[in-house]
Amino acid sequence: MARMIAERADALPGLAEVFREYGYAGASLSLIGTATGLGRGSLYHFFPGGKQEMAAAVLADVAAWFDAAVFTPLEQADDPRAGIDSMMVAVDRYFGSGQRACLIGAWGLGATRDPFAEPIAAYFRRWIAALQSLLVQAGVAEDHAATLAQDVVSGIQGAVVLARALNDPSLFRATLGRLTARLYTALAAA
Amino acid sequence: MARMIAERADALPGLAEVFREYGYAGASLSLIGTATGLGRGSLYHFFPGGKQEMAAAVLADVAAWFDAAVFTPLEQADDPRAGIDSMMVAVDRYFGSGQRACLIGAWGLGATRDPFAEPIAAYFRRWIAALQSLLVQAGVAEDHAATLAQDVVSGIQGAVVLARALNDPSLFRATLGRLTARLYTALAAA
DNA sequence: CATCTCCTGTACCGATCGATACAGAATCGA
DNA sequence: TCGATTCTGTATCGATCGGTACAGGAGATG
Repeated sequence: MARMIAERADALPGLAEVFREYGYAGASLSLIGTATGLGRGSLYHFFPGGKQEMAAAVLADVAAWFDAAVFTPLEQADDPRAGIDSMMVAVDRYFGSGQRACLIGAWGLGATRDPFAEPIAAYFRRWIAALQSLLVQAGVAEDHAATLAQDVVSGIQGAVVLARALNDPSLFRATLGRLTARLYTALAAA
Repeated sequence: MARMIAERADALPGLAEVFREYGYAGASLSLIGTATGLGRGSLYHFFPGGKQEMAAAVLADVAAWFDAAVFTPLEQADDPRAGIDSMMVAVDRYFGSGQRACLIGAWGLGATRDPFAEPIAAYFRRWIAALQSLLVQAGVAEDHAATLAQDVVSGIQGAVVLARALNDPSLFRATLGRLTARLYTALAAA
């Protein structure tokens, strides 16, 4: 028998894919095994806590990715416009132009939210705060920056829902473009 | 043994509640039985096609409710502003100010979409078309009305996601207010 | 080569899944 | 009042669920 996988982190992408597509309840260990290429033995070796631990690990992994690829760049952007652009590029890539659902958003909608309420809420709070921080640093008034940041994050989530339901990636990209324009307008007025 | 329920329609609210909260895969027949007060016998009598038929019936029921409470009033509104207001009131009520998920939106995000892709897409197409129709009738340019209607429906879906994730009904209502303002602005400019 | 730790496949557990079969009570039309 | 129909509870089906136990091979360490 082989040690065929280097680390438990290698299982996370497949895990995330299954959870995203089938939800927590629908992600059976058979599906997970197929998607990750791991048998029950390896799975429970890496995640002794079972499905719940797998789900928590995936949530943490997604949050870490956004932290590095979106939130931190937003907060540390020298040029506000460049920060916004890089966020939109990362978002479009991550969500596959609206063909891949937002795992965290989707879990927040149902009963799956309950065991993970705090990490889910923290993800969105962090996103909104990072965007608001960028706007405030660029001179936008605090309260306007807060509602605008909420609108943009909310708008992205809505675009994921709508683009997937209508199976229309161009709708997603067009919505991102309009949200970008709203952010630019606020910057220009500041 | 009793005939305790008048019609199969009486089972739909409970059915919808379970599907909304637990998703298609997570809605077990035990949960469904508890929520509807019906045993397996009655359930399969009313829905010979099993879970799939229950799900289809719920989707159709939700769509019918929106048709009567939202879409048709939008299309037939004498006063555009009144039509928009009534839509927002109905939406706020239906989604419990963002505490109840959108069953159709949520199903569109995952694998549950596949068997129901057409009704799901039709629901959103109809909503957008109804809103666009109201805007065009009020004098808004066709293309502007189209993107604005998309933005509003998408914005509502995003607000459901965000408000539920953050467990903040006021965020939902505030977002509805801002979307209403955007619609009013477009009307005023037309 | 020996040994020890880490990983993996397999078999298996009890529980629950969705679905079916069917007898019988409630209700309706006559 | 008396079938015929409509609904309902229960028992049961095979399949699959999430989770556990454990033997044993691969790789590192010496």
